[in-house]
Amino acid sequence: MTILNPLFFDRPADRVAHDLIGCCLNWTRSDDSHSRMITETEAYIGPHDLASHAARGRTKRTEVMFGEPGTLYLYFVYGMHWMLNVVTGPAGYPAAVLIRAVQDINGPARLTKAMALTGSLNGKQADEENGVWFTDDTRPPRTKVIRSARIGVEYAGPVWSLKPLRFSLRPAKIS
DNA sequence: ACGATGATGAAC
DNA sequence: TTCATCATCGTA
Repeated sequence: MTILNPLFFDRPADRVAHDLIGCCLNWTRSDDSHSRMITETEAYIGPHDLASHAARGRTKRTEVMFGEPGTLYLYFVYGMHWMLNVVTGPAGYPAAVLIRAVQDINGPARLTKAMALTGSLNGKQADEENGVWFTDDTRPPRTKVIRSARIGVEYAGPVWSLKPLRFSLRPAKIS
């Protein structure tokens, strides 16, 4: 098991989003370390992606999306929820992957709540020192990654809201 | 189906 | 400075 470094994230967001399924999200919270398999992600693939914050251009909020691959992008929505994203490459190109769910924690807002994450790590690298990092792992056998439309992005119009940029783990059938 | 709840960005 | 909108969730 190896720690995913910026090189892993220095690829198109949809490839990274796909490959993160089955990998582990790790975090430390008050001396306790946690590790859970990632089960659902979404790719926001560039400035032409009308569902991406980066479609509005470089603003104070989207600034970190233009940063180094492997940078954490945390933002606040709906007046109460934090979303956890990782910036993908290349540097200077605004794209990111939203971590929507890990094993036993479904939903991007519930995830950040469980991790006790807020905006303090926005713009920081995903590594052990910062307390949030990713590790390589392998998907359980008899499972596969399925693609579907992203959630909550209808404002982007039919073309972009329907693109299959949501990746999730389909569990093995219980026989 | 909808309200909570505040940051964001665009219009004025 | 106002305003609609929002990468959601819990309750109904």
